[in-house]
Amino acid sequence: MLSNSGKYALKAVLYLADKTDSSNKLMVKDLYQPTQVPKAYLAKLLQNLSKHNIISSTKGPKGGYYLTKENKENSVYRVIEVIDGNQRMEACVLGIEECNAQHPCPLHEYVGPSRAVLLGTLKKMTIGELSLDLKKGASFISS
Amino acid sequence: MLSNSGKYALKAVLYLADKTDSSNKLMVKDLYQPTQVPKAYLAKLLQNLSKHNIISSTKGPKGGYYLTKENKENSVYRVIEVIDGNQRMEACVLGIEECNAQHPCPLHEYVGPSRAVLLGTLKKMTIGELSLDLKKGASFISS
DNA sequence: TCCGAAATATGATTTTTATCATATTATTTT
DNA sequence: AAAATAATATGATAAAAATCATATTTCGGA
Ligand code: FES
Ligand code: FES
Repeated sequence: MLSNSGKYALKAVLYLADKTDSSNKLMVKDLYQPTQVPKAYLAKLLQNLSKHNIISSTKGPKGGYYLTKENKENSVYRVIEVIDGNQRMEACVLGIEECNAQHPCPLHEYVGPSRAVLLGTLKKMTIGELSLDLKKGASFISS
Repeated sequence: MLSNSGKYALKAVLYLADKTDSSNKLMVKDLYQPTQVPKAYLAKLLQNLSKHNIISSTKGPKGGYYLTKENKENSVYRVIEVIDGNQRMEACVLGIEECNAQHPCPLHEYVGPSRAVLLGTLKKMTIGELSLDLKKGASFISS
């Protein structure tokens, strides 16, 4: 459904949302084990997320990655969009160019509605909100 | 959402469902243009689908690919399963090992239900049923 | 001001997916 | 039986995704 990069990015962002803020940062070496993401690959992903203002960072000693209040207000979908692009989840299921009621593929009317609900959820829910369950211990990001 | 292979396979199978039966077959060269799939790649996909009894075939002159009544009773999901495997759509959205209510990732309870509806639809609907809209001209498989 | 810590930029390698090409086998027609 | 046709098997190449590695920049502390 999501690419590995997408899954990794979401896990990392949610973990950061749970554990960090402007005065509590985490470094790559603190993140790759709990999120189960290859260290060097995670580093690259975090750089990309940082560049797109999904997460925040400061260099040097006492530096690291963290999520500001504003970062936590990004939608879950925004993370996916930055990493996987918007076509992966939103384009026609069968890959035809025009995806609309006037020119539907055979699946359009059947998968369209439930997919819209799914995407609607991801677009409405913020990273901050979603991380609350994690804090409560009601959900997990590793096996 | 689906791999290119998955999209290609579904388009080809639906096209065959619309146009063929035991006495009306189509060859690769008749299929690659309407489905918009690279010819040699389509050939390989059809072989794979044939091996998995998703489609039927006969060699030699007057041969080609076609769908029997039984073939048309396969679910849409079955095609996806054969090509993309079942993990792509069914595994945990974040990729954690156990995906269940006892060990949920943060997204489990939010995307689970709508995803289940989506997959349920794909599993219930047969290729034959879905191809009817195509025959009516109510849906399309190419731009 | 200098040293070390950490992100950043960049690029190389590996693996997977997608694509292309060809030789072989089976079947129909002549 | 031979010839032509179409799927099948197999493998080669190309492109994309995932992974690994390293040099550079920025910042805090001694
Ligand atoms: S046309 Fe295929 S999903 Fe909309
Ligand atoms: S645990 Fe992630 S979707 Fe079920």
